[in-house]
Amino acid sequence: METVVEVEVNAESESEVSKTNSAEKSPKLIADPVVYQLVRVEGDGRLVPATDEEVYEVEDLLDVGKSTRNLADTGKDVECTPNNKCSSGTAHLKGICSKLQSENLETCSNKSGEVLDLEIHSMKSNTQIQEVVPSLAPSSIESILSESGECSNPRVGVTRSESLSSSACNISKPDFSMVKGEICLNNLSVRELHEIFRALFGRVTTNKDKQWLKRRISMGLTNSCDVSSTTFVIENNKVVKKGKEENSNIDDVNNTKDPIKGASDKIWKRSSYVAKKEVESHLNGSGKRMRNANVVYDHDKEDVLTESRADKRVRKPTKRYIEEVSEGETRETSGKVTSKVKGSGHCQSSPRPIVNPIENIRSDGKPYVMRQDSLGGSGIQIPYVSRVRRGRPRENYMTLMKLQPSELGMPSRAVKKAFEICDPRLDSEEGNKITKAGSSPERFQQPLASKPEKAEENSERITADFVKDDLQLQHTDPSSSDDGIATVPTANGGMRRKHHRIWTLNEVVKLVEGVARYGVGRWSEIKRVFFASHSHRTSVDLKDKWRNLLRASFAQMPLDKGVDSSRKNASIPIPAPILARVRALAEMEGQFPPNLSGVKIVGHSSRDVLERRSGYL
DNA sequence: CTTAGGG
DNA sequence: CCCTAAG
Repeated sequence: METVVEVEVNAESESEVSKTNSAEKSPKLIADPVVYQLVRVEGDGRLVPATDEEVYEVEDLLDVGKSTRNLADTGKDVECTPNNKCSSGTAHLKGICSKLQSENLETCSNKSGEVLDLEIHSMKSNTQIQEVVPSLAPSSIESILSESGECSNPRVGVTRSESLSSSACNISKPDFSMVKGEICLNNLSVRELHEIFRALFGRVTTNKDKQWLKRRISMGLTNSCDVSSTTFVIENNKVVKKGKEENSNIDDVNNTKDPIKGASDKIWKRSSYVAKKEVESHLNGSGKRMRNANVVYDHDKEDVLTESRADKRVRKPTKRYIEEVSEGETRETSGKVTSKVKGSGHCQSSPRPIVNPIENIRSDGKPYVMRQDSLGGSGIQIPYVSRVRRGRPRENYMTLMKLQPSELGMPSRAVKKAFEICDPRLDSEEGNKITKAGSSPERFQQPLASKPEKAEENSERITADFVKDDLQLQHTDPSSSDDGIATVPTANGGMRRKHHRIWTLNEVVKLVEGVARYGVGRWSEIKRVFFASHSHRTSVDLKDKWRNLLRASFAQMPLDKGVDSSRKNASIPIPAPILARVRALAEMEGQFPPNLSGVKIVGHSSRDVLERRSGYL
């Protein structure tokens, strides 16, 4: 049984920490002696601080409570009664510290019937919260708490960073940065606030309560509870946002969620309407909150588009995506400014990277850096990782083996050699045709190869003794002399990794035969049998090569099949017979060239093929 | 781990 | 060739 109660918290700790942070920021707070903290009573009797969400919820409950009373008058759509709200909401909430200022409570009770049930909705379950507002400070806080078990001692989880500790057990500090926001928005008249409100939410409010307005605006603008670093004013019917960089602890925690903050110096010179759209995009882009919102839209095209865009299915980010973005962030310095196309509206011109990594704490206590990303329009939290190679080192280990031939390398070599010799047929067949340049890295290793050049010579010498198997033209290419991680300059100036091993004719033939024997798709089988000697050439490689062969063979078909292999332009001349065979096999397998010339081929060249296939069909 | 596809 | 998503 859990109950949400209100507890008065000693103001000392409050002011104490406030001092440690930046006193200049929240003078008002310090002055305020009474602070309320919303907590939940666990079954065992201990007090667990409430989550931010919970706090909001309660606020909204107050709203609702009000509005239910006024329901008939206001006609607002109130979905839940305070009661069920209460029970369902708190049941899901875990222990997250939060604090609610007394004045906020007061404010709440003054609220009119306007309810943004979007917040309420997004609070329905804890997991949902994670999804919707993943990087919001509370999540990390939650971890801390769950680690320390209870929050009665605010110092427990505090060893972390100041920011975390401060916001973790807000006994110390109000991350309800409303304080700031109030200061910033304080100068505004109710009328101005109304203007902003309307621009933000697309509806007018009759609420005269400044506090409430400011709160709503702040939250709407920042899409978080943090307004600490921004000031919003209205000039000539435009929403102008001023901001200043702050390195406050609060910012460190909360900014991540703030899509607008970065736009510090950016001034929207468009009409407030546009500004509104912009903001709505933010809201939309940052999660599902918009879905259930009672916000009144101008239902014009733009809105529809925005909405539908937000409804796009969200895909889990791929590792590559994560890596690439992470990688890019490091370089990203000068931010781009607001671009609607960016959808999520990550408009930041702050010196900080686009996504600020925030520290998260896992239950085991290890910190981990997450960053907020707007993928597919929803705020998704993505681990902040650096681009490092995963999986096995690929060819690199070959190099190692090369240096330690006596142990592992040699034996395997021997085996491999034996294998190759077993099948001299193909090898010799083509081995003579193509320039032989030994030096196949994995083939012959020498003990402690001195220099690449020398190594190459040596291996070449050794190669002479053996055979003639997979030959590489790379003799001319110095960079390929050693291991597989060499790079070659490309035309466009970039460097391409060169563990590219050109497919020898031998290999191609093997592949074709393999396909002939086992059929398309049995790549691993083929590899096992026909490419046992080739340590490289994974089944995937085979598959890819087959794909290429297929393409090549069918591409060449319409022209002429009898033409000799060597086509001038072709970088890797593949004998026509082989191509023909590839074609035949492909047809047998019912394979067609991916896209091109489906018509052509069927047209004339392969009438028999059609018949044959029909037989299969 | 293997296969199928996209990049 | 690289990377992934599905079996």
